[in-house]
Amino acid sequence: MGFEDVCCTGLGLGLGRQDRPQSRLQSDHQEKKKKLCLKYDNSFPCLTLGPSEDTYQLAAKINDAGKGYGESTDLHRQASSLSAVSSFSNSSIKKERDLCGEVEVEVEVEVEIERVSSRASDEDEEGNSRKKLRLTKEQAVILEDSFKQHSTLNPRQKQVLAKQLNLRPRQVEVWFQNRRARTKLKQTEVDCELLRKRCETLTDENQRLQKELQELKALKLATPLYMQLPAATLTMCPSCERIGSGGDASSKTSFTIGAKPRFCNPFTHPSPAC
DNA sequence: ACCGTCAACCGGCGCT
DNA sequence: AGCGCCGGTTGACGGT
Repeated sequence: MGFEDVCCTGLGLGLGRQDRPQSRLQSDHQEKKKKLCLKYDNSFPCLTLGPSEDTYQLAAKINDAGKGYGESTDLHRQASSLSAVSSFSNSSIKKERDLCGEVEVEVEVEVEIERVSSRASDEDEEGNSRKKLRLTKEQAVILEDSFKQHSTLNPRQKQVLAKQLNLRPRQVEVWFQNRRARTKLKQTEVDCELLRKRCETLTDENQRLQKELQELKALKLATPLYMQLPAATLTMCPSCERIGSGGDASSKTSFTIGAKPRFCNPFTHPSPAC
């Protein structure tokens, strides 16, 4: 019995993988990505610091001035340390609108800013490179703290956190999704390790019992007939210390080999031989 | 060059 | 239909 045996039980941890028609999926994926990149090739990092109103004014300034790349770098300097390099994705506007009521208005403002401004990053002219965002330490700490309090977010919490971190709500949402996935993966690894250890223990136990069985079989061959009776068949009367087969009153012998073993509680029912 | 990490994305599923 | 979440995947990036 090995680890595989255990893993084939109902205790599976779901570590297998599903095969999917990769090629079709892949091309589909690439196609959609292309479209997205073309559509949002003017998106830029969200560099807001203060309330969205201020943000809007800043964006309006930029818009009015008709400035592009260089200006956004200046804006970058005005931003808080948290805002540094936080938004490079090309996510859709629809997904930005993941909030309701007045919140949605604020989000739309941010999207608007993304549209009117150029990027202050090393994206190429077509804007179709996917830049890797690294959250700052401060952002990560705040997100972790928040995750410790609640592993899921309601729209309001998401919005508040996004504002606090100067990220887009979608980014906060994605971070929480990925964080939950990481937690789950870690837990799966822990479970797998526990299962492996349990398997080892059971294997050892099995070997020990097999060995014991062999010894008992060997002993059986080397002992007289009466000693070969199953242990439950023979009882010792505590008062007379004679071996009896259990409750057969007609029996005159001190022990019998009964066809059916009977169980006798020597403490409540003394043997008939007494 | 290779590998691990992680933000971002997509499709699917369940819920309302 | 819209939304949120999940599993799987991609691609950028940093470390070796």
